[in-house]
Amino acid sequence: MEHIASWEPSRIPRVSNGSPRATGTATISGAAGQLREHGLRVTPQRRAILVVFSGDAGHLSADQIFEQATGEVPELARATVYNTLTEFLRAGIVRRVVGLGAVLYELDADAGHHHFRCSACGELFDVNPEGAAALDLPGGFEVERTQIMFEGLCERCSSEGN
Amino acid sequence: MEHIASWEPSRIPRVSNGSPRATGTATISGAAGQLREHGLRVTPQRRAILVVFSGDAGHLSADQIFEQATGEVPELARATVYNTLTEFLRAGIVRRVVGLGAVLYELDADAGHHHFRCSACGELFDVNPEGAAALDLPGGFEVERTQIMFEGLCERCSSEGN
DNA sequence: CTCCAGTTTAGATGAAATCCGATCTAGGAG
DNA sequence: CTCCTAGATCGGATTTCATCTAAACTGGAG
Repeated sequence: MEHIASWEPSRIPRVSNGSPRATGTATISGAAGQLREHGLRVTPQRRAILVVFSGDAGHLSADQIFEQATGEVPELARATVYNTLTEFLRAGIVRRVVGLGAVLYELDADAGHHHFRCSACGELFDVNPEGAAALDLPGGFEVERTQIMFEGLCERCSSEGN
Repeated sequence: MEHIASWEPSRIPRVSNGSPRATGTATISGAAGQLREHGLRVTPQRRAILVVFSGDAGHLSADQIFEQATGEVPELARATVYNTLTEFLRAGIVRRVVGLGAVLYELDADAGHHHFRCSACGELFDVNPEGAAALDLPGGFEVERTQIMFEGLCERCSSEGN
């Protein structure tokens, strides 16, 4: 059976479309301040995870983050990665990108752009946000489907003050 | 630890916003023709699965489809549900809606609208497609994030003729 | 320095999805 | 109608992603 999208973490290359990534400023030391700014306790694990994002990585799965952060903090547990990512999410440091397969994370500073997923190989590319009409996709990319996902609080939850 | 979104299949209510669902026309007998139109072999399992969508269900998880279709075809295997949904996807009968938790499926005829996910309870609602600017969301819904996902073939895959 | 709320850990647990070989069957050919 | 085979299904194991739990640890306020 043919895979519509594979489950393996798979390398997630980025398409270089004009806007070079504002190279992450988070050094090991800078990460501490960044954490404190967001009211988060500073721990070696959190710094290591935050620093992983400062590379030119783009979107990362929890597993990729775990693998890379383990280089800094060998005893790191997977649960800690998930806990930390949830904290970062709450603090607005990262945002989630859901698709098929594993959930991906990227710096919230990188937000504003949209995503293109290849229906054949499953890879995820960034798309220039300059208006949904002018997709600014490199030639050769063929859009088959477009889906807009809004996220926030529904009527019931917002009235319950969640 | 608080759940950002639960994993349970969860009831997926639909927001009634003006456009009443074009009630599915697939009866058990009509389903056969619909399958043939798409070049798919007609089997009891496929008919049962297709009929599940003709209810007023909206988005359904593979598990919900399995549960409901089992009423018609008790020996139905989960793998068959996944295989069939993949075939339906390829044939353009259904489309996928990815979010957190299980992947959901809906009739492709219902396509064109977008989705709103509640970040507190995880429920998924339909959003009127009349322009992304005029969301046509019922009062009380608070949009925190917007993400547009394009899907299709990337440069490499489209040149390889996938 | 001391203390404790908040963090982290290892391993168990759970859910979604897929794989695989054996078996069955829809529907075209004869 | 019957036969035949490509394609569909079965069922149960497996894989992957994510979360939970309880015990141990620690950042940083005081």
